[in-house]
Amino acid sequence: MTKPDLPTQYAPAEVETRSYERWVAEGYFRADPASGREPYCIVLPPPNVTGSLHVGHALDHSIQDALIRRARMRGFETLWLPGTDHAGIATQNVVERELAKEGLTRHDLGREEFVRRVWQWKEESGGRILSQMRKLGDSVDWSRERFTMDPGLSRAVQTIFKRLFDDGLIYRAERIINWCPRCLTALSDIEVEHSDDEGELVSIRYGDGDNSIVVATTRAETMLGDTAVAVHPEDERYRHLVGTEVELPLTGRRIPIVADEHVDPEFGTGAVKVTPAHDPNDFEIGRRHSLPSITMMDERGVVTVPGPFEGLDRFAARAAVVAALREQGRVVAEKRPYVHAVGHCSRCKTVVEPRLSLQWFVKVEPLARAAGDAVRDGRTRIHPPEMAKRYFDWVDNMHDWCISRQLWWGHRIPVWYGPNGEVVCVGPDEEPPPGYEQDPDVLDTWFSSGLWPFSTLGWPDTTPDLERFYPTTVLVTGYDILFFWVARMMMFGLYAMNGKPPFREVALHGMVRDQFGKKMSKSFGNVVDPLDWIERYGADATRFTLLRGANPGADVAISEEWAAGSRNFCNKIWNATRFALINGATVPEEPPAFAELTAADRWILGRLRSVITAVDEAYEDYEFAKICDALYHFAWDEVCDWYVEIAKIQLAEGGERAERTRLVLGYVFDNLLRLLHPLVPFVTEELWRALTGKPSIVVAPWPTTKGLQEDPEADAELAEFRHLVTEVRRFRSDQGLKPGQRVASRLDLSGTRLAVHEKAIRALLRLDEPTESFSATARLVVGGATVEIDTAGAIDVAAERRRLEKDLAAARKEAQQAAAKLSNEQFLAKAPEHVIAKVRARAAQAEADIARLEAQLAALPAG
RNA sequence: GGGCGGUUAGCUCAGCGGUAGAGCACUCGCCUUACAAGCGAGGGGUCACUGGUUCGAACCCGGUACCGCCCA
Repeated sequence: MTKPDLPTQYAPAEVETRSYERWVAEGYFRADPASGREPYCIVLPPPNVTGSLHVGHALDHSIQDALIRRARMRGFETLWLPGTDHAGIATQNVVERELAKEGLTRHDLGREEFVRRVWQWKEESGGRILSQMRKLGDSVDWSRERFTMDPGLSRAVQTIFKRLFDDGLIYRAERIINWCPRCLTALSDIEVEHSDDEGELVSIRYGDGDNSIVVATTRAETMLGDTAVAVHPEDERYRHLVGTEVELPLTGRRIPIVADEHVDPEFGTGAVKVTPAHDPNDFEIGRRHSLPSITMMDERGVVTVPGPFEGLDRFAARAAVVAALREQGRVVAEKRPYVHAVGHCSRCKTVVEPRLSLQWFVKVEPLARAAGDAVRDGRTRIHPPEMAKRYFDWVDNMHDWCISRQLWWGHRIPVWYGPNGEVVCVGPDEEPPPGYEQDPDVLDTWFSSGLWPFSTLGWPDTTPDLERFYPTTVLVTGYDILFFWVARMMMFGLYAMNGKPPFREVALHGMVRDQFGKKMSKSFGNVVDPLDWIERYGADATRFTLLRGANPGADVAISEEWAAGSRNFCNKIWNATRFALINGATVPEEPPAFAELTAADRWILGRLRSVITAVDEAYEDYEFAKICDALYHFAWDEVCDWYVEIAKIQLAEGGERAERTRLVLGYVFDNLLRLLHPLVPFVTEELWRALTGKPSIVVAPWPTTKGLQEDPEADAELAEFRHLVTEVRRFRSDQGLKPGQRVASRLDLSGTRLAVHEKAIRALLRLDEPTESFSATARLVVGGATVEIDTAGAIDVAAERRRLEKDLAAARKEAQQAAAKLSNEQFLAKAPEHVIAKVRARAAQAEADIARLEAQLAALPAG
């Protein structure tokens, strides 16, 4: 009765804020590079500064927090470094939208003022996610929060750019790049999302009579920029046309027919139109055949070729061009809808337009090879290992990376142009020559987030943090950004840090889906807001629900019902610990001496030992679902359902038995709470403080198996105990005896190990001692135990018969299966001894059961 | 078109060579003094299909079908 102040229901909201603030104030999350402890470091994948916490973050963060909290408890010097990235396109879009409300564009403000406005927006509204992370319980080191546009990180960007430039790994070239006509910027390959869209496939006759050829296209409007038709050199159908010219309809221009190996003779008519300025393949064909490039639309996708189509948007132009061709009788075939892969801007979903333009590129080949090798030779390990294949496919076939963006928000490219075409790359602390103009473009956001694992630690300076925490221990992120981000950090990390990869391990998780495995989407209405769940079920329940489904690399399905289940679990822990507290549980340093304990005590301590081992092993492979299941099962099914119930009886005995039980309860709950803490930090903190009187579970040591032993005899005894109790409960249930109804019973436990447990068995089963008028109306045989019960009334013979017949059928099936095996000579000859022994034992047991059950059935009164 | 993964109870998933498991959902009975966010009992699966290897296959191998993801 020492701590009666805990309510009967856990109320998360009350404790969460209080605990989190105290943790931060106590400095538990601050890393000390001078501590001398072994380092354990995770850099948080920086969310967009425009973003707010969604359920994918919640999963990602729950995993990282669990890892970092456990490492902290294990005595590592932990650093979990938070921050945000400046999200070039997204952020610029947000601020431009705000300006639009005032009727302004960024051009009205000018570059300098616009950038100032973005910073202002960032200070006022950016980084909302950082405060939301506190609600989830993220134990990040706030004193080290970083932003990719910080002066320090900008310096890192400039430094690496200069190095790569000087090494010839950054170059400028005119190429076909992915262009977003809405964002008005270049995109890298992976910022383009492909989807199968309905379009049209139009076959058009170029030229006339004998001198004509039919090409098929999904982008008819680009014909205005055609400078050739290409066929395969071996294609008999067109061989006679190669080298001739045809007239390009609607333009009056004459274009050549060229032969090129890369044309697929099987596709369409086997002849393709060639638009070098608007298609990457055509660009290559154009290069091989020295064809001119005609840019036929502007940066907004509006046709610029003088004539009837000038000024039309690309889609309007498409329709108009097809109509005009149709009028001329040149449309040979039209397939509509024609489903084909179309690229979309990953930021705004606008259809991407391949566009010829002058851009900056990273020559990735040597960097990508090093990034692949680091995983190949095991310097970095990817979990789950299957995902490494995808990684190799990517880094081994990587195209040069377009890093320039026609935006104003971002790191400006540190290249300056002189009046006479001079080009200089300006490093940090260097000044451009007077009169030079800086390149107007900024760098891809991934260029700066690719430096995250070391720029955040102080690079290019050799800081104590960098020396201590690089390479970081593990990177946790979704498999969807393996290419976007992980590969880039690998490339830059290896390059900047002399071949040392940025992390020893990469732990990939999946996407969060709804309870039917469907992707969450606003239009589907199945999006879960983690903050809503935190409010209604608690941060712990939210985390536990996500972690419980998290297998390495696999998607996680969640639903409201499961969140409620997790909430219930937290509440279960709450009340079980409350029980321990009410009954004066005390926490010993060492587990109590086994010799003085009951079988139940030894059983639960042995189980604790194996759970600790199982949890530790599962952490090694980032198997959070296993960790959660092991603890859930141990806590609920073993500790609560059995040990606590037995403990009640042991406590009632008083004296030393009760004292020792308090120690076992204290020991078990202390360890259980510590094992659970990385997963559900808040409820465990509250309970652990109450249980131990110590300041915080955050800095408590991680459980070990020291002093614990498995006890097979106790396990067997408890299994027998549980079997007996369950069987009698089953009888009571079948007979319609109310759980609280006490009945008289005579127990014969002489054939079992359970004699010492008679009191507990009677208590659990509500069985009173037999009185003088005792008259058994039912007799149960469970293993070596016989339980006679006086149901003090008519027994439901039909129910009893059903139960016995069911058991008998099961026993017969069992006996038959075992007998079949044992009569198989091959089995006896080839199966291992222990398997045969097991089957023999099963057969014997089944035969005994059959005999017993038949006897019981025969003894049953008729009817 | 290329590659990878999946198909096990109503739903989501474990199990990956020796009697089919969990959570939730479902049925029945219970306010049994830690907890009704709970307790007790119960029902439910030719482990996608098809060949093969094996004394023995959900598990290993070959094929088929369907689903998903990545890349082109």
